[in-house]
Amino acid sequence: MADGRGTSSHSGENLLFLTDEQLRQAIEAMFFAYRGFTADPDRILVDMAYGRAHHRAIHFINRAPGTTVNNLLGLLGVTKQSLNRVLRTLIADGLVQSQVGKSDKRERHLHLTEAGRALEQTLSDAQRVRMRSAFREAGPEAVAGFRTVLETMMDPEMRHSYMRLKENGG
Amino acid sequence: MADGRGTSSHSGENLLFLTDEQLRQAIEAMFFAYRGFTADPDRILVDMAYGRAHHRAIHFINRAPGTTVNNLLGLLGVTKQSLNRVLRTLIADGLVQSQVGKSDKRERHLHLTEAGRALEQTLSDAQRVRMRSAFREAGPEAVAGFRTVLETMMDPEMRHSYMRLKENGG
DNA sequence: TTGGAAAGTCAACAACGCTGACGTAAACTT
DNA sequence: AAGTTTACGTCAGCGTTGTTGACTTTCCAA
Repeated sequence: MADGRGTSSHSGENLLFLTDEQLRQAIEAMFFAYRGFTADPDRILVDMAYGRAHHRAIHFINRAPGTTVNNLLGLLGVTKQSLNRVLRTLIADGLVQSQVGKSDKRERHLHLTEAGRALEQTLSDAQRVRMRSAFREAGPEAVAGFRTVLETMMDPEMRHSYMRLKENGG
Repeated sequence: MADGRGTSSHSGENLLFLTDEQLRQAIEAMFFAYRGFTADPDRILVDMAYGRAHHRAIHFINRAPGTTVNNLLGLLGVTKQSLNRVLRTLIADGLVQSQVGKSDKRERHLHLTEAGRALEQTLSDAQRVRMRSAFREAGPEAVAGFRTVLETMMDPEMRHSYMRLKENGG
């Protein structure tokens, strides 16, 4: 594992892309790219009283309208106290609407208001601009590879959530 | 931009991979994958008094031994006060060594100690395990695409830093 | 009817970003 | 030689976002 090679010896395939050095570079690429990935929405959010956590909540409520708090908790991977702080401000500011469940009145179903949808548009438009130009520059084959690797990198539960959202959205 | 298509009309190429929905899925993939990406080192760090910021500092000091504080600042993209808080504990704990510059005595050159290198190994081994299995599963072509997209996604300055590190490491 | 899940709240805390201000030493620039 | 800039460290204070722990209310289900 610390031998400078990704694996010992294999059935003749070229596994040079699995060397520690290659993996190290990929780790750095993830780090730098993620910085770029979040930079654009972050710039918008600083002006308002919001942060990245608000963006994430808004994103997933838009993506899965009517989702419950518990479900959102699973998607975001944070504690309910942490999410609650964010949701409270979003509801108070009229960006998110929380309605008691019909069949199960313990649950709260979350929806974006008109204003919430507007902010979501602004944020995701900003984020997509970078993505789109990167995708266009890299080309369809690179993009396919990109997504394949990201998907295999996720924890199984995250992959499951991701796939469900994917089916929903088309 | 909110028309459900990535672009309006083009010279006959298939640009379906640039639709808003495709980009939205990619954004979610980045989010979920990055969670996985940081999960393993994070688990190790909680036991010690360290966090992700310590990991990043250790990573880049290992990667660019003898780097100055200023240079590290640029790589990490944080303020010197933020970095200093992290460096102070790492130096106090004997993981990082800071030596006054020879030619320019204002500079501090940073190196990992034996203990620092040991921790770096532990952390990056943990992180590479996931990367390696994802890479192996996805295959070389997917990995190449993955890296291409990440690189085009970076801010130009970050890409520059990334490339310089790449040349250094081989 | 009682146990427990779901949701919300309060309090306290930690990691890690930020700004602003200040100090020191070394290195440049004029 | 004097003045300015650069590199670094540090203090103080603040904001976002994560955490635990404890506690209440609501309400479904056994």
